Amino acid sequence: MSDAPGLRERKKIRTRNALIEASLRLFEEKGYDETTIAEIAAAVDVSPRTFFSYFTSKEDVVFFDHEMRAEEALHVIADRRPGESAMDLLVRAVRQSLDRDFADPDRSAESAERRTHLIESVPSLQARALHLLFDTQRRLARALHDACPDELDPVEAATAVGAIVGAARLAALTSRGLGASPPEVRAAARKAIDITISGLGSLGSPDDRPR
Amino acid sequence: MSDAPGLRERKKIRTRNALIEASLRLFEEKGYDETTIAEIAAAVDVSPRTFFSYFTSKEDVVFFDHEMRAEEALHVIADRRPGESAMDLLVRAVRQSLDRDFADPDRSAESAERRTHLIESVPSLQARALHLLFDTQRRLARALHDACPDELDPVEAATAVGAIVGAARLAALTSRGLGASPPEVRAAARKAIDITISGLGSLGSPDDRPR
DNA sequence: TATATATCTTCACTCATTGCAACTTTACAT
DNA sequence: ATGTAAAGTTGCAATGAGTGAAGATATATA
Repeated sequence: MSDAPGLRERKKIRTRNALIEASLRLFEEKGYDETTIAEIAAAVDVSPRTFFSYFTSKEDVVFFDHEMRAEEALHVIADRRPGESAMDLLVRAVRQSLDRDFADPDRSAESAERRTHLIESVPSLQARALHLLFDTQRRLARALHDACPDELDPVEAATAVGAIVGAARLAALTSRGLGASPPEVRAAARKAIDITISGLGSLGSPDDRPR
Repeated sequence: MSDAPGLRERKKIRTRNALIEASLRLFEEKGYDETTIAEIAAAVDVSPRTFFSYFTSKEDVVFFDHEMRAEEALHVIADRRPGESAMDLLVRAVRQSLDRDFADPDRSAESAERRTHLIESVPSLQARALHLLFDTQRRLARALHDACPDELDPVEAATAVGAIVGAARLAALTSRGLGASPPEVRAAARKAIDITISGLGSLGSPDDRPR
């Protein structure tokens, strides 16, 4: 699992990281649209053409860790705990992913914030983010059905994933838009998940009218 | 609200419609990526530059009716019926929008199918569709909160909209992906809405295991 | 009809993205 | 160590989306 990375591999990783860092730095310094691929390449001292052998598009650099994150969530689903219900499993997977968002082991909380802001403020990045998340939802739904074939048919699995992720996403975004702090945003997302599990019908009812 | 359209207005509408029809026709005949703005413009006999005074991007033509559809849904929310609960209102709005999808008064069912397929098969169109839908969800959530300020706070409204729309969308897509007919897809979306209202917790339980 | 105004067109330009062929570097077997 | 294959880079040329600005045209209006 880790014999000899090899010079070629190491160089590739270094270049990739350099491209990511230069891109994100430039996007923040001068703005996404104002930054050209040529500038990014120049900052890393590679040819513009090379950029496209690492990333398929300018947008993609921003989501460099997406595939890894998606796979983590899929692994949670695949490693269903004995006796765990499909919904508990799904909630565990989404919660873990959410926790990552708010406490990324690699990057600082500030850089995560900045990246979120970047994505939210650039339409094409927002569209790309939604597209990636959408694809992930499909994969999650399939994985969930595969993990619990006797509990959920494919469409039910899709319903569950769509509802949970959809609720958490819009709740988080709205919360953030209202000026909430990261921990508050996270709490809003968690609450959204809980509400969705227990049923939206419970909303507007007696319970939570504290605010 | 309808005194004299005026020649200028009529011409504009005609040009717009011609651009839409030519675009959709060409996209299907030769494929989206293979069709250029120049070709579309030539087919309608306007300058390529003019295309961009009607649509902000090549993708946008495909969603020519989106804003209208979004406003219809928002109107439903704004016209809350006396005594209607927030959730009933939301469900009514989403159901109506869904019905439009499967029985568009203007276009034929086949052309609707073809457009759906076009969007699903072209990544950039899919991303655009998701982005538009996302924006609509935000507007719906705000409208819902405005319509029922005593029943839902903004984040709860977002949770509800995100869950319902998210569930319906992924369920419909999955159903369609499984080869379901349009009526079946519609049924899947409706069921997803019902499940989400009553709570995902009810999934995988005793009830619906007919398939 | 004359004038103001909304549209359309032309032209020039930037930039993302891609295909291709030549070139350089790393890996590897002898 | 040396030669060759494989992988990765680069330069070059093109395509096509999207934009800004100035001038030409058509429509509306007094």
